[in-house]
Amino acid sequence: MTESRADAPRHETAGRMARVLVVDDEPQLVRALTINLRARKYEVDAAHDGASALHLAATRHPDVIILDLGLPDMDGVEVISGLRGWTRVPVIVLSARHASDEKVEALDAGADDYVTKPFGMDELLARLRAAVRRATPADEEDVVVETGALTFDLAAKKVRRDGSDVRLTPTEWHVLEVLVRNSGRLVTQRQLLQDVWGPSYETETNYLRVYMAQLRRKLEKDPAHPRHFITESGMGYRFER
Amino acid sequence: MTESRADAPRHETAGRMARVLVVDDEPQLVRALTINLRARKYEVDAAHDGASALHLAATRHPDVIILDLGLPDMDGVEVISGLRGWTRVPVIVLSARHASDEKVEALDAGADDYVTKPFGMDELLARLRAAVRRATPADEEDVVVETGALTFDLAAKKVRRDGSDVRLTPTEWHVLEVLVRNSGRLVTQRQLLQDVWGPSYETETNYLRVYMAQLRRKLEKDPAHPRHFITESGMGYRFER
DNA sequence: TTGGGGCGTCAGGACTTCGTCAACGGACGC
DNA sequence: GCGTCCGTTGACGAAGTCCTGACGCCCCAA
Repeated sequence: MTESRADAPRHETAGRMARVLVVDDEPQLVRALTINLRARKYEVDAAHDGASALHLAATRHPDVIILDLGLPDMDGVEVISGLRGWTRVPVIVLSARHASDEKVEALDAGADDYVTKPFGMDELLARLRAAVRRATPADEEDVVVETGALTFDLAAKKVRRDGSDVRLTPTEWHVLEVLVRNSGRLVTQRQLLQDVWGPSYETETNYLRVYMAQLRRKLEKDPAHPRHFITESGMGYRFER
Repeated sequence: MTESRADAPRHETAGRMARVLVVDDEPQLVRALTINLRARKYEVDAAHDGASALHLAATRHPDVIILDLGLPDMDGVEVISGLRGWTRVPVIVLSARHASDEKVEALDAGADDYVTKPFGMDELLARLRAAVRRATPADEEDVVVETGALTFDLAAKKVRRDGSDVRLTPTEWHVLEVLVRNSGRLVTQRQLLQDVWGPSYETETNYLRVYMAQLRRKLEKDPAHPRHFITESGMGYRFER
């Protein structure tokens, strides 16, 4: 009965199933969660300490993070702060402590939800769905952006140029996506580097030069004089439709 | 101790304090919540049944709703569904029922959080802050300032003059931004130098002369007789729209 | 009238940032 | 084990930006 509605609501992001990062130092709990989540078609990554949690968050870009507060290497609130410096990904805190002030601390540090152990798997999954749903922008339809010759389908991860598909590498796509989602707005080099490569790459501006060049070569009519992928020297880049 | 951090994080939306709609049929609880919330500078509306809750949600546009599931006139989940048809306002559910399936039901109906009675006021307030914080970026402050021929979009870092984009260098932007954010007010040379170049450049007034000239050349119709970028001799500069 | 302070303008050189290319090495499939 | 694809580096000239000093104007006070 409690099981029946487990897969009822959508819990996907932009077409694919949501990716979950599970952070806990108890292997058994991680295992149980992983099995349950995979059974519901989530993609699951797991970390057993704070350091690898932050690293995985940066490299894998999960759609939601389940975070145990009792980690061996760092305080759970520190992990939250470390995440909130550069991302707003939903964080659901797990903790054995019922103490009110710990809840308050975690929530004010930027956590989105707080579940005390032992918890019901159904409830956790429901809270997970709620977190993913919240984080998914309402404009799910609005993911097709068009310019004269270019068409981006952000949901399907497809780019067409003059009617034929263009192949992009994962990183190229990621850069493109950030720019297109901020269509018309200036995106700072910092934000691009953080969004695509993670917070520790903030200064690797040559990555951007390489990938902007590749995007222009694949998408611009005259790559040397770009019309859509504009450089704002010293500040960042801008996608102009 | 648990009280001390109550007003620490911001819980405002676009400058004003957040508006909360409290929905519960127990007058005592409504009263207690109202007092606590008002003490923390929230604006509070209260409803004691589902029908008036829906009505108040529509007319008062709260930033967050605290909703008791045990209402006299309708099921709590129906209220959530009624809301979700047209708004994504965060809903925090209160309930005396600990049953897991009820939580799942409410969350899947579109609730954002679920707190069981009896609850700690600190915890509820923390969850409230989390909900407001999450929802805030939706109305990303679109700082657009317009004068006759000029349009500044501070968020997108875009300037248009007579309909066509104007390119500014990073420093030019920085100067412009300080002036425009203080639209109509005099900005002293000192403040400009400090904001743009840093505290150790307070006396380099010739920087200002150079950059004001460049801004005028790019933005004024008659740079020699500026209309918007006004010099207040001996004091500073002023942007007049 | 004269001198000086504050301001606007201009242009060149130092410096930073950008675009481009080529090469390396790991991951993956065949 | 071999080729391919992809991400990462480093190097270089080109382009863009910033600072600086010089000069002239205007206004006001001496």
